[in-house]
Amino acid sequence: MSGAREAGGATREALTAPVEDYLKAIYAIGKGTGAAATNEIAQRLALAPASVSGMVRRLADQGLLAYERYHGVKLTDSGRRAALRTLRRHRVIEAYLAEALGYPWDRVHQEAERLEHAASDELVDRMAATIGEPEVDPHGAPIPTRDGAVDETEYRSLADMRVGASGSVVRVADEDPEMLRYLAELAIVPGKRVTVKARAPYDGPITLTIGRQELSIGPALAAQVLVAPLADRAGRRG
Amino acid sequence: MSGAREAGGATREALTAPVEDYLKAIYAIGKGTGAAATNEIAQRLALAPASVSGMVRRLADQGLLAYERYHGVKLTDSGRRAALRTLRRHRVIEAYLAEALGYPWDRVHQEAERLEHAASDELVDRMAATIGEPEVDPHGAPIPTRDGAVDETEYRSLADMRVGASGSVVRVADEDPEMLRYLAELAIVPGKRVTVKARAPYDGPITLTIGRQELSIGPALAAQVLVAPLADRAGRRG
DNA sequence: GAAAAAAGTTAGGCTATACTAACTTATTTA
DNA sequence: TAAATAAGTTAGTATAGCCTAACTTTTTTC
Repeated sequence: MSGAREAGGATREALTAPVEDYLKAIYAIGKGTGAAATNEIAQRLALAPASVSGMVRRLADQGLLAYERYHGVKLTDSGRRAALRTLRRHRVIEAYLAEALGYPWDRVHQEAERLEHAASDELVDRMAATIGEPEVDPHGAPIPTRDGAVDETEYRSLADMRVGASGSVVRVADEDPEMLRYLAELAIVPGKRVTVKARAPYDGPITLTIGRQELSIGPALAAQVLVAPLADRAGRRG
Repeated sequence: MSGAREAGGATREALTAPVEDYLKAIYAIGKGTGAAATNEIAQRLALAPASVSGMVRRLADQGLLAYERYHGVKLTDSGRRAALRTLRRHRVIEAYLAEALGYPWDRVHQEAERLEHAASDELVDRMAATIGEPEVDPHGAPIPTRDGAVDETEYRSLADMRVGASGSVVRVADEDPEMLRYLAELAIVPGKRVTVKARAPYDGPITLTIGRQELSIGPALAAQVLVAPLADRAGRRG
């Protein structure tokens, strides 16, 4: 009600790990402002849809979600703040593990997934300070600030780029260690410049140059790589 | 059943946080080999004795404890290994927080109390390596090795030292932040040399020199400070 | 060694989170 | 627009941990 830190509504009575996971999932699904469907939440958390129905109602009662039966949920302001707090923890921890402890990038996610629920805000802030207040985690995901601001730019994936388009890899999906190892092997990592050279039809491989390497990857993998467009000489709708 | 790492019995199916806490408590109470009473466990964990009865039975079923109704529990080998694993995590984390992140020594315990249940062995090993494989935590408690060896030397407390006895502070109790701040203020920290100068009767203050400071502390505080004896010119029974 | 006190246990509940099976609502398709 | 399908919900159950109240066993005290 006063002070800029915690606006009205639910404050921080230490959410449980499952609750934090729900909020993260709902945030990830609804990104900017969208709603999240029960089934989608269930799938992302590997739970039965019935379990989600139950939890979602409780979270709505706590003021973390807006919920309309049979029509999915949206985060309230308070829920969104909580989600971003957890996301900040997660990503700072990932960055810290990689930077300060030499953790390989394919395993920081798993470790952070557990630590994010146990680490205090103070610890996370100290970690961030120690490695120089990074703005992204090792996979290129933006780290929310202490007060819940986060870059929500939506990037195009490599699978959506037209032949001839160039860009800079900004981010890759972070959950699958094997995929991450493969991407690292191919040098497809944040910061690298890519140009799409060719695309085979019928979901065929995408050929691209990265650094001075030329290589082909399948569209499923390409979809996991987000790119900031650079020189694309051609209009583009939508 | 083969391999030197995990001998028979219960292996590491990831114990829950409460279970790890029980094992730690039972280890702390029974130190060398002793048994732990239900009420003692309950008090240490701030739980109702009835809750302990229930949990203790389950842990016995899992092979972590030897339990005789109405007669307390003892850790089995497997339970002891699990306790020491958690203790190693806890103390390495404390040491790391203090050393690498500048955490004040009065708060590392609280933070480690949560992180110990979430950190993987790999993370803990990396932390230990990063700060040079410390042998004690910031309060002087010995850190178990990866394979469960730990220094179980029992030290005398400052409250038990006779007038004229000298020693080296090896360890202080770690749970009470306020007390830790006070001890730090008095420079009563591991490594310091102390000599008991006088003891007032009837539980009165103990006067001692530490460094070139002379000061008096109450017996309750003195009991929290463990000392390795040095020059004590006098026999001592027990 | 019996009564009193202390310690420990069982019985019965509660909460959070999850599940399966059965049912309802919404959406898609023909 | 009605039938088929997909999505979502409710009902009933399970498990881990915890609690209080009532009871039992052990220990202490006179």
